[in-house]
Amino acid sequence: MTAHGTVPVTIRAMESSNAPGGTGGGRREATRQKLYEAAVTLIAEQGFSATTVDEIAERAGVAKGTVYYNFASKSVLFEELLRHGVGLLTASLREAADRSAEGGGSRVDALDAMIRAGLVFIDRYPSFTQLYVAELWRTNRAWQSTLMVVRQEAVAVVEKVLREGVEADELSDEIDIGLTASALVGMVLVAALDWKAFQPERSLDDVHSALSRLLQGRVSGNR
Amino acid sequence: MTAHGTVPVTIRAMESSNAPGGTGGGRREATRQKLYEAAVTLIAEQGFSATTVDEIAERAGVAKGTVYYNFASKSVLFEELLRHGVGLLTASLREAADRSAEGGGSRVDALDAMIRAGLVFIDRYPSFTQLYVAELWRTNRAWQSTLMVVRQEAVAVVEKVLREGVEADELSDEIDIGLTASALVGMVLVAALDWKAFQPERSLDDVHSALSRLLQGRVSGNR
DNA sequence: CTTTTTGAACTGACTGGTCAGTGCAAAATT
DNA sequence: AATTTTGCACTGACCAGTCAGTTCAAAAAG
Repeated sequence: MTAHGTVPVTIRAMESSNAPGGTGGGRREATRQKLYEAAVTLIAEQGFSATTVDEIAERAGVAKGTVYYNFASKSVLFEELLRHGVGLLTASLREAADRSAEGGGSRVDALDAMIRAGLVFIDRYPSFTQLYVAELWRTNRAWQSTLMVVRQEAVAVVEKVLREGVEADELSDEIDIGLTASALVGMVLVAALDWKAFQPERSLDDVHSALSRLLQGRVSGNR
Repeated sequence: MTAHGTVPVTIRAMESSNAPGGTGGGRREATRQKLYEAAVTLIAEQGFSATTVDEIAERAGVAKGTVYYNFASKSVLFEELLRHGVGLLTASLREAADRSAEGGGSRVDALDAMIRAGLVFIDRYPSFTQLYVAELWRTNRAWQSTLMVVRQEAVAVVEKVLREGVEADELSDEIDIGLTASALVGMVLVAALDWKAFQPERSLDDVHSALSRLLQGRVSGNR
């Protein structure tokens, strides 16, 4: 199961200039970023296994040796890419929810704001989203546990707002928090991916209003 | 080429070889079925490229050569698997919609019946669903065009019912048919995959009622 | 001087696809 | 009825190519 046991943690990587938290533009971090960007599009298009390290290096404009200087392996590169990407999404969702709450909006407004935030994210990082969806429900993969953790962090943000909505009597107390959260995420995910894949010319607002309508029950419930 | 030279097509050859339409259980068709079943789980778990033809053959209990006797290539095997699977789903959705209509139900009832049909399908073929989701939005793949076609057939069933619902004034005429269909599909897809992956012990009815509630606007619309 | 990158050569395991040959049940022939 | 032929379905060893990962001397960057 755990294939990580044999991977030696390079001490040099830890003590060198760019710690994970640093947003600064160290040379090292800039290279990693380029590798992320190259990897994300290639893997989204072709899948992990079909994407070669040589391709990633070439598209990033660095030598193959540089890939292995920065990441222990192809798998580790991918794993850190997943963490990085989902981290961005989670932060974006949190911010949308918080901002909506600060502005005195209802919880439904907060959900709506999170839907928009999700759409903005997918609009900006369609490849990452695609790759995430392709990997999420797979089992027996090296990065499965990592993926589970970051997924839960993201979903928890939605669930929290749903819970608050129920407590505030804005939402029916008969809803199943977990399932409803999944359904909402799925709604956004699939609608957005279809949008980017098959109708990229449409506006984000179009997609958002369609989802908003569904969220607020203005599809079947005529009013 | 062949050692047999020019061979007249014998009547026997026609009888024994299983034409695509034949539902009968010829040897050939039985082997193909075994290969489908073996391939679907392996590819769902590992992805297309990470799955070897040797693995598929071994799990199906046949020799590697048999795979190539029955399918022109690994890609073709996968492509036909996709066609086969989505065909089943589409038929299932159609039947649910028709049955609901015959029973005098509203269009919303038909949508609800289709949601259930989708859940039943995913419950029965979780691996296929997983694999389908993982491939759907990829580009530049050999089977991309095939996938587009079968996807559209399936989505069209949902869109048709939505359109009828609007015409019958059961649904708001402001909804965007395509986007709403995508969102509904996504809702079912993701909720069901999460269900099978993370809470397989829950009942189908639980999941169905959660989605039903969302469809009918009984989440935010308090009543 | 230290850190990071380069780039090309190399290895060893693995993989998609091939092909000459086998087994066998139905059909043809005697 | 006994014998031979046919060709479908299947087999598995084999091949040519691919890829992750390694190595390292030297250069670039700071």
